[in-house]
Amino acid sequence: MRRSRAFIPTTKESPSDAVLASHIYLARAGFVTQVSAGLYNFLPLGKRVLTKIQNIVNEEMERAGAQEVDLSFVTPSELWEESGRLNKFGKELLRFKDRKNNDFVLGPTHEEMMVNLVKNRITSYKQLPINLYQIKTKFRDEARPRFGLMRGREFLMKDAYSFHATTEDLNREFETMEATYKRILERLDLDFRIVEADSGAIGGSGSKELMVIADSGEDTIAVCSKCEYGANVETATRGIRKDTTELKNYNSVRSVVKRLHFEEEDKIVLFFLRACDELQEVKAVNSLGALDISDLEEAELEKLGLTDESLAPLNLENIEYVFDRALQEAEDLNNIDLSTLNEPLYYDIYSVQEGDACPECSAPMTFTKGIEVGHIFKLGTTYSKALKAEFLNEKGQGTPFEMGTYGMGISRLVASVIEQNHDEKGCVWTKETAPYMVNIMVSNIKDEEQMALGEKLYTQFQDAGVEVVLDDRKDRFGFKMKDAELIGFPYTLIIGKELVNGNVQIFERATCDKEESSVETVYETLIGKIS
RNA sequence: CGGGGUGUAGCUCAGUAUGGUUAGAGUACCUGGUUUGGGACCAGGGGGCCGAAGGUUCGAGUCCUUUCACCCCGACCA
Repeated sequence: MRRSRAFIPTTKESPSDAVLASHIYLARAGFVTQVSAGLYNFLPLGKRVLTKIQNIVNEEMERAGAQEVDLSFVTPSELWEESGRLNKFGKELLRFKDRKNNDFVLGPTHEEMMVNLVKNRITSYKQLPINLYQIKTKFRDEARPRFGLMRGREFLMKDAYSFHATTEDLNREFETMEATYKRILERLDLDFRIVEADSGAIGGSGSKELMVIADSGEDTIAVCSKCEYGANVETATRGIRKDTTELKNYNSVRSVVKRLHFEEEDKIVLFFLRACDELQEVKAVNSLGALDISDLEEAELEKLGLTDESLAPLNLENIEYVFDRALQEAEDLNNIDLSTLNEPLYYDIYSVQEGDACPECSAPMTFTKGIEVGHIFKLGTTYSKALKAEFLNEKGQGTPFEMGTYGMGISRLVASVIEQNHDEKGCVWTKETAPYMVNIMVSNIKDEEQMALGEKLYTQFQDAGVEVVLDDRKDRFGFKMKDAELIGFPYTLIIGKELVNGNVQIFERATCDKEESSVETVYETLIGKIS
């Protein structure tokens, strides 16, 4: 591409609403522009990066035996009614009517559509397993879109759905997908962790998130300092505490009162934990299978006599009691006797704290922030049952599909790469994500020798299949360098004042080092660096 | 959805407390010239429904009412 012809509108100043590095630099360097809250245009550079990531995903999915499809973006509401998610999804689901007054939604995820596609087409266990995926624009009408591409309303996501005859086979595919995701993120050169996660409202059993490590991440994850263990704090567990004597309030109990919301009703619940622990709200919600959790009003607390900090009484009416599992084995709890209760409910409801022992190897765990770029989980038969999608097993019996689902945020990955790879000058693209690998910068285009060499090398690289830009603009050296640094080409070949001595320079973006090279050898040298 | 903030040139922002020439700067853009190793300089030029609607006034970017959009904190987020 000739820079003089390229549509790459770079700016010196960043848009006033950009906060994250990825948002600032992607906007300043002309990769994306904002259209409206959570909506972005991808310009030529941004589109190239998107395509690169898509290609990697496609290659790895193909390798894992998955097949690509492309389902319609606009989906009829009936399917969502059948699965019961029309109400569950709430306002995030954008609904509208067509001219014939039929109800439709814009797909925020495609479980319903994918099940519907397979239903009555895959009819025998002999046709299983199968893994279908697409890379497709999704729309979720987020209450508060933010962080540029990180939390947009419209975004590009790869979503895969696998169908199996048995849970054993689902487990096998789940592992294959985990390995596939690992390969993808490794190829993208990202620092990441695969962590245990909450399954959320979609339902299902096993669930893992792929977290790109970054301070700007919206999730907090607990990771082991020694082994591979990592988990979202929403679900993280810990090993046995050794130095309990050091823990303040280890042998006393505290209570936390919350309101749990269920589909039909609300319940007031008292949660009991060791006084040194905090309640983990997601675990609390899951303990009784609720939909949501909230605090009580002051007046309500007063009415129940739960205003002071002391332990709540154990005999209130119309209130559920849930105890943390750690209390089950507790011997001495400062004379509080829980054995008077009949059949107390014990669940894992504590929140892991920094420094707690890893459940796998007992080494201390640390907290870090992560960007959720992927989420894989085992759905089981939740959707196949709801949508009556069945196949015939060996005995000729109708059986709902065992399903798995595997999502990966493509546009979010673009932003993640920059969150991890940038400096105060701009973007630093990795080899697999760079929109162009080499930028040939002619310092002074009026210098015929410089320009001739630029043209020659440009053709040479193009012929070799290298993605190359020729900066042939009538601008000064400093301006063009700043521009190249902002965009983040991995290598800029500088043809300038050293040419009279037969030399050019190779500027490496990641290190900002300039390396002298002779005109004769520079092509070979650069080819060596990029391959 | 609760709390706060901002809408003026492509972009970043002055101007609004106290209404009054033709609405400004920087940057970007166009023309000519100079310059050519770190976002150059000189001269000239184009570009605005001052978010929208209504009102007060002789007169509104500025005051009043309504409304829309965007951003931040929180709630929410398969």
